[in-house]
Amino acid sequence: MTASTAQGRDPASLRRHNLRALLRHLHLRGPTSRVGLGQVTGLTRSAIADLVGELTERGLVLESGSSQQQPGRTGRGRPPLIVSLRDERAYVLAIAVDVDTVRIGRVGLGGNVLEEMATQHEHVPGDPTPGLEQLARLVRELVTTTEAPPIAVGVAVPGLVRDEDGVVTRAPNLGWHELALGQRLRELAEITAPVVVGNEARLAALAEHRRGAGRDRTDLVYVSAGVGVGAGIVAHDQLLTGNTGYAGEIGHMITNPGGRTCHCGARGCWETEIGADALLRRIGVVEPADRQSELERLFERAEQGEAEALDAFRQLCTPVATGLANMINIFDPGLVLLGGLLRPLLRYAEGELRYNLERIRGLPELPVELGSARLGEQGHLLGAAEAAVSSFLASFE
Amino acid sequence: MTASTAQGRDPASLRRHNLRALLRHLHLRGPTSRVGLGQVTGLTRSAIADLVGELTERGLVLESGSSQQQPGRTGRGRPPLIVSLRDERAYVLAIAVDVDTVRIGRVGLGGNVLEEMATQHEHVPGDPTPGLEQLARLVRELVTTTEAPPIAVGVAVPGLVRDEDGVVTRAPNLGWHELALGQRLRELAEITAPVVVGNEARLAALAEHRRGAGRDRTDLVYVSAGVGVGAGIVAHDQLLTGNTGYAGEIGHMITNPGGRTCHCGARGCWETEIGADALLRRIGVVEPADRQSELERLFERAEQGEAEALDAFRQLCTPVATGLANMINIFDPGLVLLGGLLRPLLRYAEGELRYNLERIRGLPELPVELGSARLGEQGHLLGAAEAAVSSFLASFE
DNA sequence: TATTATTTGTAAGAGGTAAAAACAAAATGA
DNA sequence: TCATTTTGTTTTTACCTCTTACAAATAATA
Repeated sequence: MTASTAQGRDPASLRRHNLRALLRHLHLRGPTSRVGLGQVTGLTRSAIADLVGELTERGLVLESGSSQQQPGRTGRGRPPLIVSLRDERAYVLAIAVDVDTVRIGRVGLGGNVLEEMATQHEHVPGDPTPGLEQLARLVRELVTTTEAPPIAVGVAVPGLVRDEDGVVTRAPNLGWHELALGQRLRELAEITAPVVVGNEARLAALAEHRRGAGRDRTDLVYVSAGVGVGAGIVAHDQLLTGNTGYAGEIGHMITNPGGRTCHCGARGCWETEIGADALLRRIGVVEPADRQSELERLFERAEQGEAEALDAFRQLCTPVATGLANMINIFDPGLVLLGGLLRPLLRYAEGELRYNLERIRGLPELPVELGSARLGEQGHLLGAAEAAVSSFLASFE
Repeated sequence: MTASTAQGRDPASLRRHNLRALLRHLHLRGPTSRVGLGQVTGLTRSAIADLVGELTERGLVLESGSSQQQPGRTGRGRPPLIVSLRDERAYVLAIAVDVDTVRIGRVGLGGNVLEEMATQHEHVPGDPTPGLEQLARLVRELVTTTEAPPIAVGVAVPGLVRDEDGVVTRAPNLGWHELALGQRLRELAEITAPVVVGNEARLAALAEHRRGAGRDRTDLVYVSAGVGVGAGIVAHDQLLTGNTGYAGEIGHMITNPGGRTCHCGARGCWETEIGADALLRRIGVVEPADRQSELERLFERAEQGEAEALDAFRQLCTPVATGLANMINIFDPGLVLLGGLLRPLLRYAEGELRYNLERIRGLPELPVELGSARLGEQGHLLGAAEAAVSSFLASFE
């Protein structure tokens, strides 16, 4: 039925499975003693020794010998060998594309950001080629100085990404349409590694789940507001993709049928209720010429405690709470993380938001925590890295 | 990190995995030739022979020899042995509890309903004991005539069920509250098999996924309206449970903040907009004395083409479409199945509903099918059976 | 400082699982 | 009847991990 259950398992795939389990654990939990690996996987010391031996030979991991004493360690007995991932040899490239900036980073399999750059996005509306060529240049730049090519590449994009082939179906802010981003980047930058493309909100959710505020959670919802509203949902430790890959496109969830008409044609979409423009409307700014700077001014005013600015955030709490309550009722996520504009909103109107959420939500017995996304600006980049790592692990032989 | 990936896999668990894969395939796809099993699992004939041999010895499967020719078969070559599940020996009990009826059935591991009963629910509001004792009697009645005890028991309940311990947190229509239904039923009916309890809408979604309109789908959303509104979501071939088990409680999703006040305290919950009472209000019936018979009269009038009755359904289409559009945007399910009151709605106002849905949904590129749940009344029972089978397979050694 | 207890690493052999290969059986079609 | 095709069976082989026994490295203790 599912691919994983239907696949027959021979002894060789058993070993693959165990090797992957070790890599995954090292990736998520960091350096671990051999014994620790044994406890987690249920394998014996001899099996672990054999498996770690293979990973060492393949250059993926390092064992720091007992010679250098581990500092925090206590108790007697022979000190264990610590297994850790060799970030410098096994790393992914992560790219976060946005309207005016492009971030790119080298991220070790162990999760360390080894190198990071951010530059202006040379982006020509309607023509993706210049932007792609810039990306390819950046990739080559980062790769040439390293001893090994990346094991995978991940790209976060503000738009719809079709899961099945990684094509960017639509990215209105970039003017992209049906763009085979991954494939073209592979060609232009001459990469042999797989290139994974994903929606930025989905990837940010993934990053929060693995490295941010959602560690040790099996379920969470990440919601980020900007011009539009995006989300990523993690359920059963898995990022929800839906049938096409568009799961989480909650900007057009209708929370107020009597509200304003959205550009999509419907009335009362959540993003018309809580998006950047809705926030700016509250301080009297309609159709801003430079949205970004208007927002920054608003943040500054709020930071200085100016009543009108704080009021703008407070007024947004009801519609924000409405949508969040819906997500909570639908998913029972246990944890809701806020990103983008919702972070300052939580900062300046936390009480108001929590009050409204409690008032609205239908199921008081459903426990839920509300918090800020921890990774902030880096979420997209780290999410792209995580997606790349997942892709690598999935194809690891 | 997840239970399945973090567990180490020794050779024994490899075999368990393969045995389960065979059982699961037979359960979902029905009798299969050995060769067919090999193609699905990727195992060789010799391995299949060995595994099937073990299952045969354990009484779970039967091989129908080549002696009795298979009818539809063509082509030359030695005719294969067909492996099928022994329903009479390996069966589950499924129970669907509702306010005034209780259904109970014996369902073979292969999916055949071997025996089924429906009786009046001897249900005393506030006191679950008489109802439980009735259930226990029914269980014993069904079990005594069989050669073997059930391998698992599943119960579908109209209420909130906590996933972690199977306790019914709240079932307002039954007057239950924090009831350890599974545990008490095991004691009263003296069952040794595991008893799984689940919300009826979630289980109906599971049944549609495995045996109904959602076969061969990896993602679907099932929505059913009655007095309240419930849903079940299948994503990546898995039933979504959420953190507590309450995922899918969409009755209190707010789709119209300007709407009527719900009993939960909020305004414009979906169930106040599209529930049974909302439907009855459209034909002027407010606070019905006997809701069920009023509904049945409405269905009859609609079936005879009476304009007022049809209008009631048509008027409901906008709020129904609003909520469905939200679910579609959030999940990208590919398939939406309607149950309960939404089935007659689809019958009497299909055009209206589809038109509204197309008008509202924000992402036209997101493909989605809309249809009726196929299993209808039996959905809850079959869902309970499926949950029981899953539980059996999960613990199969 | 020597001893003991504890924990970890290593090596050899055993057991179990599935693959591969060779052979046997049961059907079709010429 | 005989070749062909497909499937089942048996034997051998290869692989993976476990078990067991032993060695190594440290802390606590005498």
